Amino acid sequence: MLLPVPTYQPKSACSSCNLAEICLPINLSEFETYKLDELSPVKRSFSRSDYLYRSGDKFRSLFAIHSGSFKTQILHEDGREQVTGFQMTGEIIGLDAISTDIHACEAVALEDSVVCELPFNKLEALSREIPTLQRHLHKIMSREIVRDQGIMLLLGSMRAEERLAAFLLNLSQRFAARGLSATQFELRMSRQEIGSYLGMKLETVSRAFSHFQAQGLISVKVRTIEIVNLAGLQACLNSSRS
Amino acid sequence: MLLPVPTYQPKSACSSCNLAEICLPINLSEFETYKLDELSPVKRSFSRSDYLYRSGDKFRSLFAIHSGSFKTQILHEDGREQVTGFQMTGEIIGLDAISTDIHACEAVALEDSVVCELPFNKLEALSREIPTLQRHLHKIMSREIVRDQGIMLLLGSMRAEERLAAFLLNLSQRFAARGLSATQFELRMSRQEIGSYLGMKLETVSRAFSHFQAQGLISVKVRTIEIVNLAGLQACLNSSRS
DNA sequence: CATCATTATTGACATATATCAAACCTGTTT
DNA sequence: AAACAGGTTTGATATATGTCAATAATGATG
Repeated sequence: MLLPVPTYQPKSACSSCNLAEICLPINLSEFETYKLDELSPVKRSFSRSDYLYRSGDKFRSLFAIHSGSFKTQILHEDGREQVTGFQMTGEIIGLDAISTDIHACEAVALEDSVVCELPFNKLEALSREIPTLQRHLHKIMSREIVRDQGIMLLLGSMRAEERLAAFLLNLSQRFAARGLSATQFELRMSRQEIGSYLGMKLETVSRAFSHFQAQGLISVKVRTIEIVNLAGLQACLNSSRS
Repeated sequence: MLLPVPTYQPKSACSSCNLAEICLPINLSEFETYKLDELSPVKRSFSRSDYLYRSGDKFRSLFAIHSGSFKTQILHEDGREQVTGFQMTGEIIGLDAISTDIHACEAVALEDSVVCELPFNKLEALSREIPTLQRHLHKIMSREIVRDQGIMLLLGSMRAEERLAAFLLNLSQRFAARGLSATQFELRMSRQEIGSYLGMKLETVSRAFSHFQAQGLISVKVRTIEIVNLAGLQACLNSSRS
């Protein structure tokens, strides 16, 4: 699989914000779980198109997506913007801001969403005390690096339809990891946003969808997608000539 | 500036491998510097085109480039490959492997080079004891994320000549940060490698070089580059229409 | 239900970049 | 010095994707 799929542990009962299970799914001793409460994360709700943070905001916290989904994007001076990712339940957002203490990109809710705010100072302090947590935090950051490099491969060496196939297969896997259908799902983002993420124009995205449908690989009804021929879609990826 | 320029502290005298100054340039107390010796990093030398590590290798250490330069690249099943970065003196390499304990990409020396091997277990243990080091490690990882996202912007929304201009300006800044000339330098990589990194074919890279030269922006003699009109080159970046 | 704004689809055409091929350097080996 | 190999430049042409424009869906609002 081209784009790495972040691990995700399905949540159990979630009283307040069940950190150990949802935000940071790792095995901890009872004592460590107790210590983790010191994070005392706050939950915050967002409506569609609300900003979780904006470019230039002071960095204080990472955010674990509790429900819903977000996009992150970079703005360039000359108005260009690039969607750098779509994040869904259980994924951590805001890692890029650690480097300068200022958010470099902005995060926008794609639907009504709830996030867990994780104050980074506390997270660092705790991860000095709990090696398992420390390692987990490092893995999360490293996984983001791997993900970004996967997108570099996609943007740098794949043609339009291959990119869209990779995108759909990645979404499929991530939905499946959350116990949802791997073959039928609702896109939360516009053609324009998909295009920005995949480095192509919205018309090209639309045409690629139509072509996949004509090939019998998927069924598209605007934002409702059904993958009809999973193997066929995967085959798109390996049919490179470059 | 589009592509972020990693901070770099020029080295002072370097007896063995002056960690605090070169690999991890941070301010530490005398005691902390002493503790840092526990890392007991080993230096290793590489010739041009030697592998520092290969895709699939077990991850044990990060590497700080002491002298020389490397490229990192991902290999895709179907033979495609994508250069994900060019690293030079003082930069840290191998962060992507933390996520799975297996190297996801491979690192190849572009010239004779020396690296400092930093055993990651020891680095983690030490960073639990030295908060400054912990924060520094987090910043290094976050900076890599920001860098990668800058490349996503470049690959996703810039045209060929803009990409090359951004690339040259980024190199220029990184050379300058090392006390070298910002306007005259030697490329360590081939047109092919530049093309892979920037998502374009080597012929397109070559044409873009020629065009810049014809515009009087740079002077190119194969791998020797002189930036004649820095402002003009920067102006290329802002002349988008997309 | 009608209207409006937004988003998506589709077509015709333009263009940036890839592809293929030849010639040209540059440094190395014999 | 000649021959060679790898890298680079340049030209002619092909093609994938962008651009512009019209139409069609979709969902929101009065």
